Amino acid sequence: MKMKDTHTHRSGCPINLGLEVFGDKWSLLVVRDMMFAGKRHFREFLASDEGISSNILADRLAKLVEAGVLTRAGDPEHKLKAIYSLTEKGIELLPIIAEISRWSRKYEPVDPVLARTGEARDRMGPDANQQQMAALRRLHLGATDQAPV
Amino acid sequence: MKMKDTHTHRSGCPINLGLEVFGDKWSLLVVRDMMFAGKRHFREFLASDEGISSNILADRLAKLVEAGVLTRAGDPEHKLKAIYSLTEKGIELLPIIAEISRWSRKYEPVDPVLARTGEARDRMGPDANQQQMAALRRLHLGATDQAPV
DNA sequence: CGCAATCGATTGCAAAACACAATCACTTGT
DNA sequence: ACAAGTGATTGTGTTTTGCAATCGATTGCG
Repeated sequence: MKMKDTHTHRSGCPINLGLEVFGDKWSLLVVRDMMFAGKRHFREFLASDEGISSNILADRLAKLVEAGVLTRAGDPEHKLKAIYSLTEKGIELLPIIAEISRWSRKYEPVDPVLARTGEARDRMGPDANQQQMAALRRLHLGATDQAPV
Repeated sequence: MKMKDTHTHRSGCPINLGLEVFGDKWSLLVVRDMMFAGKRHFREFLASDEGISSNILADRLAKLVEAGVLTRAGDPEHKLKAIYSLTEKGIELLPIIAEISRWSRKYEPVDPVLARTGEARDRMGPDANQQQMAALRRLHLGATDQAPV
């Protein structure tokens, strides 16, 4: 049995604290798959293009749940199915992901097909993020914290 | 002797390609130190709060140079001193870093003193990033692509 | 000159994280 | 009963990281 010693941080710098949560090659890809591909189940994440292995995926899901970015719930219909949902904290990673997308589309050899999501967001203007986050809230949190338009 | 096989990407997804450049616990901290602490020399990066070790730092600097985020130049006065500068590609990481800062300040136990830089940027409004990036261009690139105010 | 201090790294070694394939216990569908 | 599907775990090598010591070259200073 291992005791989790209460998370001692390398520093209190905001950049550093963010990197301690998602500063690796896989965590944000899981969040991306939830946001843009609608994935909710282990096997779906496992099938992503980048080819994450199952032990790494299990580790990342657990860490993201512990960090409060995701929640894990059992599907009431299928006792073995775990459903992962974004929390508000996770949904608010979208602006970061959107900026990474913008940067890569400018400077890296992105696949034109995969770039379309980001391009569409750019064309939508400044409140694209808020609209997309609102949609994610409806899907992952429940619909109750929206003001009527 | 190991051969570096020409960078085959895990996927052409913009998020993934960004993470392949700076998706680790240290790369963005180096960029942060250049942007907000004015650091330009190996020994300065080495003295950051988070305590990077010298071999990791050397590796990250080399990778960031290879990725086109930084440039390395010899100080003409001191033959042993290397001066690292941000490229335009590196300067345009600022919106990503700013969003990470905003997210961590909302959700993580940041040091209030270290949070001030980000809070000030938030108070400046929507063109804070562009202003800060313009200042970085003057410092790192040369002054020639600025329109007069 | 002599020589310690400083420069950007490199080396050696142990520990941790990762990649990959096989497998697990359990549930579901038939 | 039993094959297929569920979210993982285990085992085994490889790679990356962390840490301390050290390197060769240059600089500062007497």
